[in-house]
Amino acid sequence: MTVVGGTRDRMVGAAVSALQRHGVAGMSFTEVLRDSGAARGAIYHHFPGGKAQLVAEAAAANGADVHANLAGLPGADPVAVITAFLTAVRPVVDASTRGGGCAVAAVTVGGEDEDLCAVAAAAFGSWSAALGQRLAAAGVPEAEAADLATTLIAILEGAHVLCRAARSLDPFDRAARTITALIADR
Amino acid sequence: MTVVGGTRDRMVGAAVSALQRHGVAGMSFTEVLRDSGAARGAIYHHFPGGKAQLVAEAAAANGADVHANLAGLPGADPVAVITAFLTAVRPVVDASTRGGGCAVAAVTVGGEDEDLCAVAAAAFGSWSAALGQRLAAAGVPEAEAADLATTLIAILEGAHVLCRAARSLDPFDRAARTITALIADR
DNA sequence: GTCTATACGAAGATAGAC
DNA sequence: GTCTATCTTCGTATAGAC
Repeated sequence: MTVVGGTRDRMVGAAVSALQRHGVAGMSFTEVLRDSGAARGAIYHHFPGGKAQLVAEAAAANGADVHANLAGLPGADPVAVITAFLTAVRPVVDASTRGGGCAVAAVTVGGEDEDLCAVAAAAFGSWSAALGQRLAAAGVPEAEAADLATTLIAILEGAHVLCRAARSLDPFDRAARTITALIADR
Repeated sequence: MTVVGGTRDRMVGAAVSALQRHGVAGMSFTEVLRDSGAARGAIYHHFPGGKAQLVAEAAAANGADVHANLAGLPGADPVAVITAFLTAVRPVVDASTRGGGCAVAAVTVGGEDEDLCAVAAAAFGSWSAALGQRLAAAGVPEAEAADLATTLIAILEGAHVLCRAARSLDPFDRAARTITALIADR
């Protein structure tokens, strides 16, 4: 997420933050405007499609950020890749213990907007693909790598939910220990 | 969820359904009233605490339902318990592919309401405990059983998110295959 | 106990001045 | 291009008749 940038970029960044904390329905323009310092009329100037467009762009931007991080994951063997993955996402899940969450997951709720689900599906798919590629490069058979990558992304998203409820990283750490041990003992 | 019952029970049931599809902020009394057939004034008659109380009761009721199902899971060995778990939750996740979702997970978003997170945390904790007990009874060491149960609940919640985005059970089936194989090969 | 009617505020969306 | 002011709609919440 760009820390500097024009009004438009700041609005997208503020939308990502609002999505993580309050979801689509709970995100208000008032909040985005306040956090980005933009004026009310700027919304429909930069996003003619209104809330749906802003939300879709925010989810896509957040998805691309995470994808970039996953694609650059180090690790010469499967356990090393998984450990690197877990280490990379732990701080993100930690934000969920303080009311954060996954912005991409947030846009899947609501259900009436099919386009938003497509944006989220594309993001999740790109994450799985990137992680699967890293696992395959570390020696996991192609078919297994894809399934394992999807499983790890599911654990990540589930940990967001559980840790936000528990206000603790304990569920994440339990899942991390378990999956690491299972792969190591394979 | 009771299919018959008084006005109050029907309202709670309608709230669970609304929570699954639209989340807390997206759930409106208008929708709950329509689906339950209740009158507008019935809300504050039965739920003096307003929306917060109705939502909390709906999440708790849904949590108790799921807990009852998990506590009765069959299986003489670890793989059998996990298979029974996955078979039991598959139809629930299938509802997510058509816009559903987990009502308990839904109440964790928003963040400002600490009580709602506590309700969700209690529900998730009871699910993990019930599943962990079944795994322990099937021969998994106590400490491992608790971690594995939490991991399975995380996978369940993550699968809800991924399958709702993808409009497909494919992510769930991949994760189910993976975790089953990892436990079987242990 | 159940229902109708309504108050009050906040949301998204728009128009038009500068 | 940017900002101010405003419109309309829908939300929660309440009052009070039956």
